[in-house]
Amino acid sequence: MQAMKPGKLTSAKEIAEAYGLPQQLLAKTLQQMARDRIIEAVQGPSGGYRILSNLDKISLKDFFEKLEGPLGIMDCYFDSDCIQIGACNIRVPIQRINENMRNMFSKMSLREVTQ
Amino acid sequence: MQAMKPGKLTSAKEIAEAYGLPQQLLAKTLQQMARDRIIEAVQGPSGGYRILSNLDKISLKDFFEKLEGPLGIMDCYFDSDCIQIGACNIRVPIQRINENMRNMFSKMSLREVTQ
DNA sequence: TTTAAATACGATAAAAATAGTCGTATTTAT
DNA sequence: ATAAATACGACTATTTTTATCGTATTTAAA
Repeated sequence: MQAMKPGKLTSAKEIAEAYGLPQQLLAKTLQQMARDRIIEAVQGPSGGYRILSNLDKISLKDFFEKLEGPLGIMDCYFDSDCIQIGACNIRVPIQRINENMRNMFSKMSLREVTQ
Repeated sequence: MQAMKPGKLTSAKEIAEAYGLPQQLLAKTLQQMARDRIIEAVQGPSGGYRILSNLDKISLKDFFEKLEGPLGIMDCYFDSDCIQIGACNIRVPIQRINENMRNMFSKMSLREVTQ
């Protein structure tokens, strides 16, 4: 993001205004990213968020999975309250597809996407 | 699907019972698949659906896109009523990811998944 | 040390998307 | 003719996602 340069502190308000997002809604995601140690939060006036990690070290897979949970076209292998499981005859291909996707996103870093 | 062998006619009712699905809801999808020429519908008593195409010839990409529209993690390139477009600074990587996904699903046939 | 500007976060409300139902029409084997 | 099947638009219900609200906490600065 241009509004959030490495090292520099940027407030949720600034980012929200820059992109026309509801500030409190954006803040929720920023707070989660802070919990996940993707960014760092600094409280108090003149506080804000800054990029914490080396973006090369974070894969898109990790990024997505931290924010959204396990990555795949279906999550029968994680939640699995699917009543079809047992009679399901496409479990293996679904698993294969999910693995392909995780693999693909493992190979891409956050830096590639944000720069 | 085991309940729907190539050539053999199977009614929506049979499939719905086999998998515990609401019959009319399943029928909607079957009807759409029929419109998309993936399966063939035969009306009248003792009618039903049968697999029409050579499953080798249908890629998962085509299958998904026929049923669900353009395939990708985001559809800014199709719907694009996204108000961020213009200020968006991750358009290129999103496009690349979408292409990777379409590519991956292009390489898999429906036969691979259903057999 | 008070004030103000920022993050933190659970609870709730609103909106959108998805899942499911209903009614009716059409087709066609018997 | 009848009955069993698909066809399909309109509607309702449910679930998920998006957004708001209220309050607490932190902390720089006057």
